[in-house]
Amino acid sequence: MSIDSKGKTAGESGAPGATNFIKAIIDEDNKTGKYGGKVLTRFPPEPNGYLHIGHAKSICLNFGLAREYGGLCNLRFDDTNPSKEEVEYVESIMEDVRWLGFDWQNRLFYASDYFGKLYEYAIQLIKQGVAYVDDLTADQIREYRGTLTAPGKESPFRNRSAEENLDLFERMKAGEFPNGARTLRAKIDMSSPNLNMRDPVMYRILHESHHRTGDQWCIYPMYDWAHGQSDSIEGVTHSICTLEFEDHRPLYDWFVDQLGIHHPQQIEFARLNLTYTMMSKRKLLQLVQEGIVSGWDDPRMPTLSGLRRRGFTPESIRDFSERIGVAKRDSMVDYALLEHCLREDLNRRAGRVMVVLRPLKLIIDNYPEGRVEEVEAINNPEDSGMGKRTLPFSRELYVERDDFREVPHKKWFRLAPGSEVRLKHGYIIKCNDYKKNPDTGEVTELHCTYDPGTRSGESTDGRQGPADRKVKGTLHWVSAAHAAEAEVRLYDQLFTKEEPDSDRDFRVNINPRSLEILKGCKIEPGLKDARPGERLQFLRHGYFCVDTRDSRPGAATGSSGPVFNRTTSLRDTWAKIEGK
RNA sequence: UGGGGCGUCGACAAGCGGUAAGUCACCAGCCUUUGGAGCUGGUAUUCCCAGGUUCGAAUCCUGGCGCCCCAGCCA
Repeated sequence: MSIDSKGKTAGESGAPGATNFIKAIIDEDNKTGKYGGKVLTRFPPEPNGYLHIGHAKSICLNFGLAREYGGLCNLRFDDTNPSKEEVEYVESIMEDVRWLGFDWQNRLFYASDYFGKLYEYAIQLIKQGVAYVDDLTADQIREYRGTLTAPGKESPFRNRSAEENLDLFERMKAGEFPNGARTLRAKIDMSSPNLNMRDPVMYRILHESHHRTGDQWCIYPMYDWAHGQSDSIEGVTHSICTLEFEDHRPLYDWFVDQLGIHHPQQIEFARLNLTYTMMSKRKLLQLVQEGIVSGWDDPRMPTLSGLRRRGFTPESIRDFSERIGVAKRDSMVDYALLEHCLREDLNRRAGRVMVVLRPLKLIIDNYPEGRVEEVEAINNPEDSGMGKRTLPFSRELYVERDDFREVPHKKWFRLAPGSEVRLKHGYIIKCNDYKKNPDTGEVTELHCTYDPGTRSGESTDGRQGPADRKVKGTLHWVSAAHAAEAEVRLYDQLFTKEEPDSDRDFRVNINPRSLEILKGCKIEPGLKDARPGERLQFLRHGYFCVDTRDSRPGAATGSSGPVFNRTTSLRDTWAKIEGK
């Protein structure tokens, strides 16, 4: 069933329980016994780049379907093009799939595992008279293919004898010919309205070493020739791919039918598009190569490694995949939905902590000098099991610079001359005075008095006491003498436009403020030892995680300390009010 | 002027001839020692358009219109 705790959508109503068209197809197949009730899917990435959130949809779909129907899902690398593929990518892909929470157990495969079998199959088709070696150049093949509206014409080499084809094909494999000299093609129909059926190329000559098979081969199968047969060899029942392969299905079917082997069913669905996000692997590579981002795992990247470093949880991504559904129509999902799934998950699991991003000194004039109190702070109001911690409270504190206004808005209920606020977990204070730098006009210091009877949690006997006095605003703070410092990286959308890729050059849509680096942020004392990867909520700010690459927890003062990445901000109702 | 798909709220998405689910976003209110979270309510008289069939159509038929994909020895 659903992998998260709230998989309430899966098959809860109606007899077959289908909630998307693919499940409906599987239900029907199970009913008719098409595959004997078996469900075997596969996730078939090409190792030529890092996985992104769009792949996550496919991974969740394929592994999720297998799980739901008591079937299995294979991981198979579609490594048929040695000129683009690298081991770095296969390793990152495995790490990402595992991180997302899926397990292919002992079913890790590569299309290259089947190069030998595919070669035998090709010989079979040559013998059947439905495949031939063609001497046409790439340009000629293109010319002969015809156009969308005009039929193609047959290659002069199309009717070679099986013997001659066998001989030539054998010599192609033996390396007798240079790259591009010949191809093996399927003999189908040069006048088919479906261009994929106009004698598609099955093998091309590529004198290049492959990341797994080395120099064993110099002919490599094309996608169409490799994919369906690989599915068939593995016994895949439902071969799920994206919409652009719809036109390839007749060819997929043709190959397995000609071969007379197990016939998986190809099903196409719409790939994910997300607002403010670019999903093209090629362009993502460009961002990395041009140094626009710091790497594939830059926290602004939509790659799984980027999202992971940004602080996303695999649970939230799975939940998102579940909620967006699966259909055939092109769509554009609001980034806000992904963010919602993230916040919902983080809200219940991230420990609360107080961090002042842009510090402003606050002095409580009537608080005894040198005195330090320990106040108790709950770690997560959503989960009392997460316990409590104590925080030092003293006369001099830091509060957020943005929490003070010299001239407040009518609905402002934070600090301003004469206003009263509660210091979270501490006392109610009143702002009496403030100091400014006469030259710059910058506020440098706030002077307040506190009400000693209002300490948080003081009136636990159930009766209303002074500690229960209500004020409208509650602020986070950190004791000046006890605070540690940290670097905080505020990330925002990488692009300013919902469809960054809709312009000729996506670079014009890059958000110049996608990253703001804050140094000298004041963190509560316990935070200097935060573990890399740890996720926290900075009270009133948002969700942050300790950077796994640059953070130096517990580092001595003076050197680089902890580094936090903002995963996402909290919903900011005040910003809306102020904006009106 | 070829072929393959797709058109239901701002965004996703159910619906499969019986009279428009749900989610996000948005709006309003309640609650709150995070202007967070939570809670309550509101938001498509209508399903791309036009005809037709039917007691009844988002669902069936016909004809339009719009959008996406396909002419790599990429996947």
